[in-house]
Amino acid sequence: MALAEAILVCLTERPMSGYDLAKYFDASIGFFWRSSHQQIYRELGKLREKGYVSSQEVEQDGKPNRITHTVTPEGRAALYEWSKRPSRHPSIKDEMFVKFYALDSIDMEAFEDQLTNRMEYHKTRLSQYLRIKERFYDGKTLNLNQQGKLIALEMGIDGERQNIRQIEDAIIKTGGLERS
Amino acid sequence: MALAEAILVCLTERPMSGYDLAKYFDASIGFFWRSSHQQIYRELGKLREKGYVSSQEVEQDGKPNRITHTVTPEGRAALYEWSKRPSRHPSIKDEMFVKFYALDSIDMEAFEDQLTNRMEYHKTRLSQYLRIKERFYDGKTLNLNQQGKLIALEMGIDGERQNIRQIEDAIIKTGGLERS
DNA sequence: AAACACTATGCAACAAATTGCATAATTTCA
DNA sequence: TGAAATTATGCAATTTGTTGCATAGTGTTT
Repeated sequence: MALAEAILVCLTERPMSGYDLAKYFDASIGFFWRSSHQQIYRELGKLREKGYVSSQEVEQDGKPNRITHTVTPEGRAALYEWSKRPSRHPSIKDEMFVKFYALDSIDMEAFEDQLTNRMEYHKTRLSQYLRIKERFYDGKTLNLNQQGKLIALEMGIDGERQNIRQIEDAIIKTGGLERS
Repeated sequence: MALAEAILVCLTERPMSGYDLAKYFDASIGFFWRSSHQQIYRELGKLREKGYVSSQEVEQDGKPNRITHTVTPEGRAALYEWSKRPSRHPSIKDEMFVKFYALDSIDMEAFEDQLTNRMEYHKTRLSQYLRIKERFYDGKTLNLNQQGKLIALEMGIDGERQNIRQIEDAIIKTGGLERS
């Protein structure tokens, strides 16, 4: 259950509201641990119950009030304990590969469209990563935290480049099969 | 919900029992869609209810009876319809990356052990894939179905090689940070 | 002879994730 | 001026995934 920890990691950086967290997930840590706002709000409730975060309501004029959440010392301790426990291997679930396992039972034309779509997705990802790298990391002096994030980001960049190459390849191979 | 479809894909190849499926998942399609035997048995029940598979009890001497499952024409049709619907992008959940996001809040020594462990995991995967390729695909004449699987397998091989390189790299970079 | 691994199936409880909905105000675009 | 997007929060229902357990016979190892 690393959603709780992913949230704690974000809040270690600065206190945030559920809404902030949801956006931060969409643009940053969520590249490696996807989560919806509903899940985040629910998890925040659990973290508050456990005493790992404390919540403060902030009055706002006009907009609805926001509730910001701060990591408590107990939360920090829990995060440190979690960091010592072995990381689970990532769970892999990819429909696309399942379809590769059944080329003789599927609609190949439709599948090739899906491959193209998947390549677009990886290209979008890659350019997001590159933009983030350029904006926040290139030519800057980085502290330990930032260096860690940069390592993750560079792995992401590398990974996406490979994904793009792989799918290009797969499209060519798959196209060849149809005509045989 | 591609577990149902992953099961149908397997059963398209040949009728299998839940136990067979669980083993097949562990050694083959599960590389891209992991699932436990409990989940498989539950899903088989649902597929039977929907009429996508039919089940036959087979008497065995000594061993407990096995129940083999066969895809029905409705099941095949459902699989074909599913293949036309867009594939979801893979859901990414990787604790390791979350830890990279918090290098200043974690136990770095423990984390480096985890990285080493992760590299072993990818090396094991790679050698599994290579063994499968050698045994079932190299130097063989392949039909469409097998060619699809080979494409998936080769993507897996490529991916694991990259993973190994990436983590090697990350270990070096992370080690460097500690001493600064 | 006892312990363990393998074949074979599945329930029950729980945790996590997804989907759909709901509210309510403000800003921005057409 | 009306519609749509954004900010902000969250409940409820359902599905999916995990963990622990239970049963029961056979074969293999110590």
